[in-house]
Amino acid sequence: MDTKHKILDEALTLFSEKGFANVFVNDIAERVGIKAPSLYKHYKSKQAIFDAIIDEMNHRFEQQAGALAINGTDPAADAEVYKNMDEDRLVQLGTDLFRYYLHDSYTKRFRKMLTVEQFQDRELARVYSRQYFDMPLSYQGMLLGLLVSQGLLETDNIPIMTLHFYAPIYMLLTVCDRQPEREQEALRLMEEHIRQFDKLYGRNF
Amino acid sequence: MDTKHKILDEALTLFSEKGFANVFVNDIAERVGIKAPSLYKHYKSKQAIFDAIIDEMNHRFEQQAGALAINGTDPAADAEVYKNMDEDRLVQLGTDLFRYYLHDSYTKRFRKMLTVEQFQDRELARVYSRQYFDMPLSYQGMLLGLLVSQGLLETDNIPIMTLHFYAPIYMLLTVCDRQPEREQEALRLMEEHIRQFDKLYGRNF
DNA sequence: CAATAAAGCTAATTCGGATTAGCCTGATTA
DNA sequence: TAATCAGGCTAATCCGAATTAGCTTTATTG
Repeated sequence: MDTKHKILDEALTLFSEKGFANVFVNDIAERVGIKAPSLYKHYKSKQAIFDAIIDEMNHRFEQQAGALAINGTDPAADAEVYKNMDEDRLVQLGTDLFRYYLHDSYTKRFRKMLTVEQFQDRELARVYSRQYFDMPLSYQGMLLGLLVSQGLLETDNIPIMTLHFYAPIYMLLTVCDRQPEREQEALRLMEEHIRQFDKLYGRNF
Repeated sequence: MDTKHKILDEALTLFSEKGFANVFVNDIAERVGIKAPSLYKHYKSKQAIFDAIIDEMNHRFEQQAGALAINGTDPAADAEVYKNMDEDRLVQLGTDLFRYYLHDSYTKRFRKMLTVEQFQDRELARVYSRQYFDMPLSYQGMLLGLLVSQGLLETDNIPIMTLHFYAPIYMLLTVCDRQPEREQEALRLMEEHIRQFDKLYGRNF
């Protein structure tokens, strides 16, 4: 009965590495430890497996709508954490965020699979943009907005400030997805990015 | 004799839309206006077509090593153009860059194809990173560096300043690749981004 | 002009991979 | 306990897509 879930898990791994079309039902079965025809006791087709993954992905996304930030559910509560924000804490926040995105197994596989399949289908494109563009900007915008209202940052354009915070993180993430060996380099740049961000937007009392 | 080239062209279009594995030799032939078996007079396999595209891509990349900026070949000459830089010109530079990337037919199709195939192969990953991360940062770094030395911008960390300039552009580009209907929105954000960039780094005499 | 090459076509051929058929076992349940 | 069901297996089947064979025609060229 756990087989059903294991199929999704192994399929996700394979799809994220090779893309849907390059994965054979056989590969999935092998990883699960059963024979290919047995898969059909659980899902009626390879496509159905893919669809089930997307459904589950959407489901998870709805829940932790803000896993994009450290604690997704309640920006006000998160802001609490940043009461005494300073540059080092901001760096910590950014690198934590980055590491979470980069290493969390589900997050990582979902993202890579969507990267590869995004042009197949309008809907997948929408999911990708929502997850890796709109939601992070929206949620991080709230957080940074709180820091502004607390007088820790200063700007007259919070959305663009948020873009300045997030876009480098996003870009470095895509680099690491494609070349994991560059993670150290990316982390260094991350830190420099945030320190500079703080210099640019921070009130620097 | 132009058929050989047309094959690459049509194949690139298809690969960028659907990915290598989802394109049938038949589709390519149809677009070229010949029958599938005739393709084999020009390339010995579907894979060989793909490889030829990558070769050509690399070739083009070497040439216009700096198509990433407005005029790739000579940053010093480019800098000439920006002698009397002001915010509006910087916006113009950025949006031109953005539009070029976004609409140039080859650039766009290469980029989308690489996006989709980047995880297939270490080499493709390297090509992608070089083309859309390292080279733009390097080249734009030179340009922005010139503006710094001319006293138009100010920073003690040019590479990070360059990251701040380019990362939002890159991210907005990926949004438009996946959802072309968001181009207007992206252009608005682009402009705001650059104006804010100029406020942050500009000397604002 | 004859020979050759280039480039197209139709008709196989091949082959791999998704799916189906049909059987078996062990648990559940009426 | 007999019937049903869940979930696995082996052995087909099916089918589509890449590639090959082999023919034809139209340049090229010695």
